[in-house]
Amino acid sequence: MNNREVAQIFADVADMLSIRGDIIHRVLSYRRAAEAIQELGRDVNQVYAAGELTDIPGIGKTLADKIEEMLTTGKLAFYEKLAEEIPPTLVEMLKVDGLGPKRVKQVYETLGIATLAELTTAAQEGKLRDLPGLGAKSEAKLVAAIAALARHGDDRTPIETAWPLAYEILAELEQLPGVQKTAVAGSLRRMKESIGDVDLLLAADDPQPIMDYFVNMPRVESVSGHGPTKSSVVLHNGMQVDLRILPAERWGTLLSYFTGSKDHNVRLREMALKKGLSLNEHAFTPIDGGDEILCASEEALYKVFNLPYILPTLREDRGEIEAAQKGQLPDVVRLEQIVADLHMHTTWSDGKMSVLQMAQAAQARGLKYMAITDHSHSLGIVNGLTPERLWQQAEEIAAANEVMGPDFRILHGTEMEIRADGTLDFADEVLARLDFVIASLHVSLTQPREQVMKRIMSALENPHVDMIGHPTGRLLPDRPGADLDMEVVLQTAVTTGTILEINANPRRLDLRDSHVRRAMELGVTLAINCDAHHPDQFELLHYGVATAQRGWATPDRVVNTWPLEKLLGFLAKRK
DNA sequence: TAGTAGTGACTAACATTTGCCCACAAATG
Repeated sequence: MNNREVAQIFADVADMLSIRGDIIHRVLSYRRAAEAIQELGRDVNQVYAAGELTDIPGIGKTLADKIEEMLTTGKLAFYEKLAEEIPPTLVEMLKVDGLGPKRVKQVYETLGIATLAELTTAAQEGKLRDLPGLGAKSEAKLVAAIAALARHGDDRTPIETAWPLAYEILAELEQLPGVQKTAVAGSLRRMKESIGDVDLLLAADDPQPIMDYFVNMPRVESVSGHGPTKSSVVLHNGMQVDLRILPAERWGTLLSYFTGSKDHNVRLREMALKKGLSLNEHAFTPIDGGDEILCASEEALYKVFNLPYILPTLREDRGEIEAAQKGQLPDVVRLEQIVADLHMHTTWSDGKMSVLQMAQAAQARGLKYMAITDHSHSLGIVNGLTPERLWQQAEEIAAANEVMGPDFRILHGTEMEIRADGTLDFADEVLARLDFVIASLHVSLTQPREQVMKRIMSALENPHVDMIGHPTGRLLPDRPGADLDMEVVLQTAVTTGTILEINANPRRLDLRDSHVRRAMELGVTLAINCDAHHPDQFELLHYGVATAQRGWATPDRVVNTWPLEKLLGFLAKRK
């Protein structure tokens, strides 16, 4: 079993226990374990083999034993026993908006409904309205919610889709009279790779007309909540958007609350209680009475705890609070520190612009140097370059460098194919003449682990290969990427000194945040590149920087923040 | 159930808004 499968079992167990009505802490233990395994950044089989399961936060002896059982037998007796009492099919019913564990248990025990299909039939036949606590209105809502689930699924939206949409709506609301401040919050502000719903915040003294406007926007399909300070709508594309409005003097607590993560919030509120304060989105309130402490900024809120400001991209309760308390919060890489892009394409392969056009666009964005890295010849569909065309391209790059002058430098590179058989597309003599060599997987990504690992290892171990581009080859939301043993890839990259890319394209974000975090622990050198095929795509850089931040990457380890001389020295030394 | 205390026990996950039924479940970070 892999990480995803183990995590899925634990997540199902957590849901089944919550339906059964077990104490919350037991449920949370399984839910946290599911999350921990999912986000591990290492293969759980390896961690087990190394005897280090209980080193994972939230995994104690009991859960370690259960993981061992799953990995060695492929089954979990506890799960099967639980399933006799709580059918696992009940779990899918929790996905229906408006149905929680109590109601699921109720309809199962009173009507024997155990599947989503049975629930649908019962609701349509009007059998739910007579249950205590339910009525005709709830029943109708459930019918609609089931239909919505069938239409849109419960999938999270890729950040690529959610980001522009959120800022478009925000720009619209910004125009309304009385709006003093606006922000995108939630997982979008934390820059997670996928987004459950869009959270928008406004500061205004009179929220009602703004709320009314919001729920009546043409893009709204249905309204699921419409109160004086909080409303929720579902758009025609199935995306849920929440809006919260409070006065500006409460902006700091509001922004903090709505940015999350939930776990980060819980930690802050626990800490507040220990100081005798209750923290909510409105203010800090002394428990034994006394005046509220208002925070107009998040900085002010963290100051109450004597903590430095914590970036939204770090707020996942993955050690950032402890690090802040110790004064060891990592000074993570920031967008304005990026001075180079080392992965882009031109009309020589599948790019849309010339070498010079890309260079001028890069300089206009404040970059100091870049690498042109067109595809190599075995990727025929994108007009990949033969060695012969590569040397023709070298002349064009030399000419472009003349035009750009001394304040900007174009390196000549390649994004070389790692072929399906594990051989590389260019001979070492060719690679030796290039400034910067990327090796990437584009084909045969579904090969078995052993085979695809051989391929990537051959690239890692070639001293002419400077960087592995988008290492797993995944494409969000659907293509999972190659089945790499990331722990081995990361460790090998440390010993060979090979740079691993954080591809900033929001459909890739590859390495992903959890891989970056592990890469930082192990000492991997990283690069953040846009993989631009058009100058407009330099805009995507912020996605890559955010992913780096989520993995706690610091600028000393991100080559794009280095001056050109430092990078060239690094490349020369490792050869 | 994990973690921490210290070997069987105790604590841990906060605080709100909304809808709908008539007190509570669900949903939000």
